Amino acid sequence: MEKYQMFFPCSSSTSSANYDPMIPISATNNITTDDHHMGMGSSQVCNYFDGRDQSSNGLLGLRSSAGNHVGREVLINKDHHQYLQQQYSDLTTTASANININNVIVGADQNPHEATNSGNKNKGEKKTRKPKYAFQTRSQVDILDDGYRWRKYGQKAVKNNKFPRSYYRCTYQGCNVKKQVQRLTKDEGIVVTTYEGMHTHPIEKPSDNFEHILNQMQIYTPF
DNA sequence: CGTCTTTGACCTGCGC
DNA sequence: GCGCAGGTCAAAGACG
Repeated sequence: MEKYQMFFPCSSSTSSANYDPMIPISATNNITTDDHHMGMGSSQVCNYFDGRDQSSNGLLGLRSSAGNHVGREVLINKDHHQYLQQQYSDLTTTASANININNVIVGADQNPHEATNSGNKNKGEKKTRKPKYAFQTRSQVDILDDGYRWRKYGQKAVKNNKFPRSYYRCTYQGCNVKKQVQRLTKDEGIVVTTYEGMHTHPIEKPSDNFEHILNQMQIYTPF
């Protein structure tokens, strides 16, 4: 599949002017080398900052946050909150879910450009691939209540991972957002969620505590 | 009965 | 070309 980019710069050496697109997220203290595949199969989560493609719809305000990181923590401003709430609201959950959201890695697809769509019945028709963004959250439950309604359409065993990967699609009519959920082998407490696409509708089941969770949220950089 | 999950089959891309 | 792995489809079953 594809590489994933981090939303945020991980160090001064990986600035937008001089980054290494192939640095895997496994270099962080959260994903080990054996878990390269984690939620992405052959893909890797990369942790570099791409300051280029402003037209890519996925990063919006997040990309402009390059200057906001302080030390190991990346500060999230109001726009980021809104964006996260819209797109990455997997961080919210029911009170019983027992999630540690203080350790969140966010990554995105390196190649949000054109590619053929696997499994597409319309043979020969090129389809624009939506950018993908990967999260990892520490949670005891696989399915987090993010306010959207999802329908599971597949589950696959993943190489080098004892946990299967689940595929979900947003059930809202006309909304084509997908997400993949997988638990890491090396750390069973970590759930990796990969989003593809953007919701075209408001959250269907607004979660009261989401704002509170985001306020507590820190996004760590690996260095 | 409607909605959702499960699961085997199928398709596609990629590496060798 | 072949095999492998990821991604999707769709029929069948479960559940409320």
